[in-house]
Amino acid sequence: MRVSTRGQYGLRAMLELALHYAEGPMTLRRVAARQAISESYLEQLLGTLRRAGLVVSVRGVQGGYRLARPPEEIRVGEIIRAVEGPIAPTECVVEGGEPECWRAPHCVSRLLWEKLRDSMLAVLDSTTLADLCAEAEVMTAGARAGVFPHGGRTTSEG
Amino acid sequence: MRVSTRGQYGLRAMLELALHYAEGPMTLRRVAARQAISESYLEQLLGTLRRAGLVVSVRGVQGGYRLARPPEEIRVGEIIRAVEGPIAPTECVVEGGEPECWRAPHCVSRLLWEKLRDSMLAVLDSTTLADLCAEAEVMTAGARAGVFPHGGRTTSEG
DNA sequence: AATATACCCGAGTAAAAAAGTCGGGTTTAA
DNA sequence: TTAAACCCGACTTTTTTACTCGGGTATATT
Repeated sequence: MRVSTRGQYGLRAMLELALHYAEGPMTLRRVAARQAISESYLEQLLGTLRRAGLVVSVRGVQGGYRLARPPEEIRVGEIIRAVEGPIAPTECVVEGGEPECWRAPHCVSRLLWEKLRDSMLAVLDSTTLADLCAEAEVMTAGARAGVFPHGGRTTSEG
Repeated sequence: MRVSTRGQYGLRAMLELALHYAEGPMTLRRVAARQAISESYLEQLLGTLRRAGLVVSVRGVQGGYRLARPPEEIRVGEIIRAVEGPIAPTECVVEGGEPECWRAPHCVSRLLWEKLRDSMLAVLDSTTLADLCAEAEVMTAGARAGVFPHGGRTTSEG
């Protein structure tokens, strides 16, 4: 029950673009380097994300990628769906899925998978890139103040 | 982000055993037939579940499998863990997992995966086989005297 | 004791998915 | 004109999944 590297890399790349949203387009090369992802593989993913309408690309010399919308308006769920397909623990509970198996009407497990799916969606579709940026902000603020990221304190006096 | 057939079959098999918990051990053959699972594949799974302490087996002529504990005391999460390993959307957030990657301290995505994991655990570890049996009861009550695909009966209740 | 039933188990295999690579093409600022 | 970047489909390798198989062991019954 793992999210693939496509999902993980996709999120990291989008997050990287979100953190530099104010600046112009960011090159594939730079994103790949900062996130330690193979360039050729990331190129695939960014292509997918572009076709899904989540990023826009600028070709040519000063080109690169940027988010198609501000970070507040991009949900993690969208990213995952773009690179991994529908979010569902089983085939039989894909959102808007018609192809119920013959046992669906009396299938108790299916109810469980639905609940699981919904709890996953609750997290993924309620979190935006801006939310994650804010958390990154807190982390780096803590690090700047000499507090290790998993420590409780966010700021320090003086 | 799918649960494998091991997880799905494992749950269905355990649910089958739960529904017949009162009666003696149930044969592999019968479970496989009622849940439409290949016998040899199910045998593997039940072996795993036995080694995990979730079912006990009785060998020989009148043998079969039964739950190691009453349905109230078996959580779905235990079953999934037994047949699929730790429940976590990424390697970096496995419960009790030490091997954090080098980027863990400043990794924002990781926080998200933790939240996702926790929401999954909330569902899987709060649901017992007894809960599912109760839901099955409600379902069959609605369809009482109705048609069952396998002509199955739920309990030995008169 | 023989037998049939039923669990036990490791090894093996085929198919699918995941992960990542490659080479050649197009756009565009300088 | 050139070099920086994106574009894209096809290809390969690796890993995981989903099974199958064949022979072994325990045991109730006859």
